[in-house]
Amino acid sequence: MRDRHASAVNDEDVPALCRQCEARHRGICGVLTAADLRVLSQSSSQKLYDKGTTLVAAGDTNEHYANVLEGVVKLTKTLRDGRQQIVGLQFAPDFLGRAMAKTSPVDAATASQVKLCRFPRAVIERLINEVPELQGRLFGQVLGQLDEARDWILTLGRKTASEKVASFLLLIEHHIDPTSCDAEGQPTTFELPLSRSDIADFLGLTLETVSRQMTRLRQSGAISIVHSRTITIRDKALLKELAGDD
Amino acid sequence: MRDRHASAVNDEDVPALCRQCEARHRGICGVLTAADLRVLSQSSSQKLYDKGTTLVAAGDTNEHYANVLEGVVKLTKTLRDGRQQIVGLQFAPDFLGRAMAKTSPVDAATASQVKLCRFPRAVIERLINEVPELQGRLFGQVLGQLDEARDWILTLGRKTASEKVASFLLLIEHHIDPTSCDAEGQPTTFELPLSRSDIADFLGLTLETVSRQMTRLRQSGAISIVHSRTITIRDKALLKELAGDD
DNA sequence: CGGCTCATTGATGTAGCTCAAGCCTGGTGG
DNA sequence: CCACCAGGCTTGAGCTACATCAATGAGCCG
Repeated sequence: MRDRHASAVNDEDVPALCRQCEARHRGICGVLTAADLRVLSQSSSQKLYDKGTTLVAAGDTNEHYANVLEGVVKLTKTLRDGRQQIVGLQFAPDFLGRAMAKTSPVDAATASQVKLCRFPRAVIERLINEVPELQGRLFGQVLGQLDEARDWILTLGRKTASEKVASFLLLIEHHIDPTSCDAEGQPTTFELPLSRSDIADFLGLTLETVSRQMTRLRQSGAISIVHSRTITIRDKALLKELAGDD
Repeated sequence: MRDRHASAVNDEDVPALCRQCEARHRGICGVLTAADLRVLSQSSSQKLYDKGTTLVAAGDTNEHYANVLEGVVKLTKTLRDGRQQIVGLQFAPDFLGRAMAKTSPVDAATASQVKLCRFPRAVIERLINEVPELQGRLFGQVLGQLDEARDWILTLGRKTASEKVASFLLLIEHHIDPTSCDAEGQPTTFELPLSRSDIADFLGLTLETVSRQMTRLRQSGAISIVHSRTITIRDKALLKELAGDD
């Protein structure tokens, strides 16, 4: 078996494209050797998408997989009569595209501007067979998504509107800045990657209710709203309290 | 590589315990050889649990994995103040116990009487490394659970109470009798493995609302309630209509 | 038979939806 | 440079679906 950590030592062999790519560390490319990366990067292409672009529609056969490098991709489901629900969010460096299935059960669209690194399906699938660690990494990502989905089920089923919004803010902050897990003292400011209407679709609420709960959170002193999309968490402990979960 | 389908031909080599086990066909044991099964069955034990037994509590380190052979296991999450939500249901022949993680993020309890086939964690983990197909099978199960979780997110976030109950009945019927996918003409009768209160915890409703919606579904002619726990679906097309999804 | 648990049904309250009106903010063109 | 417009956000008033509280009923076991 090849040394799966060669990439750490032979950094000059790593394709320029991959060298400072987030997916090479926290993402799935972290288990690939410099040689693997060279092969992969030859057939991969980075691409920028505007906010609101549909990436794949439910039922489509998708000829590409991709890593999310920047921005947020929303996975949605829609009922006959148009009611819509976001069932998942993908942040960098998540892997996009359902492993081992030709068709997607969800729509995928960009929630913000998004940069993807796209690979042809065949290349990835060959690589999965050659590199068992790659399957393991993908498995790990799916397990993580399942955990998030289950947390979200609790939120949707049992929390009040303001608890939902508080939980959402914590979720976004955690994804945007995973380091700030414990630094509860400092206020942190960040930009929401979703519109009020997207947030509503994520939380199973209406956009009016989201808006009202945001101002209530502001009034409580937990957050302040710098600029409608940019939020600062002033009192993280309080926000967690208001989010309700333990 | 050993012949992974040997179990089909050398049936006499298969341990008696496994011979008519559902997990050997649709479950994860389907990728194991007779030899694997013999090793595994030596350290495995079947066990029957009463309704309402806690199998693992969230945060526990769990020294056993298991296959569900009969009954339904509910995975729940609870908020500080006691509000509870079922975040997953496991039917036979699902594999129970989070692969590749020592602690569970959820509580697991029996919703009905349950029969498990339990394996020590170490044995399963060795087998996963030896048999790549086993990891693939587990991966497949987790992907299926993710799909179910996302369907449920849509249901929780965007459906009305009666749509939720209708969806639930279809879900249970599908799990109990997967054959009846298309035989929409015939009425089918089955036993609900969950109490009204469990159904409410699954749907993010109160048990009173569940009860009311059940009688409304009965009044609409979609179902009839033979015995509070035993339901017959009289008009599946109508029930699907009432469930709302496409 | 009384004492369980579980399910149904009713009466009332309320969180969040709906409809509707204003309000920023950023972009575009005169 | 300002005037205007459009899209996203906020705020308000009233309504409805579901929760809550409470009583009754039906099977089941000791």
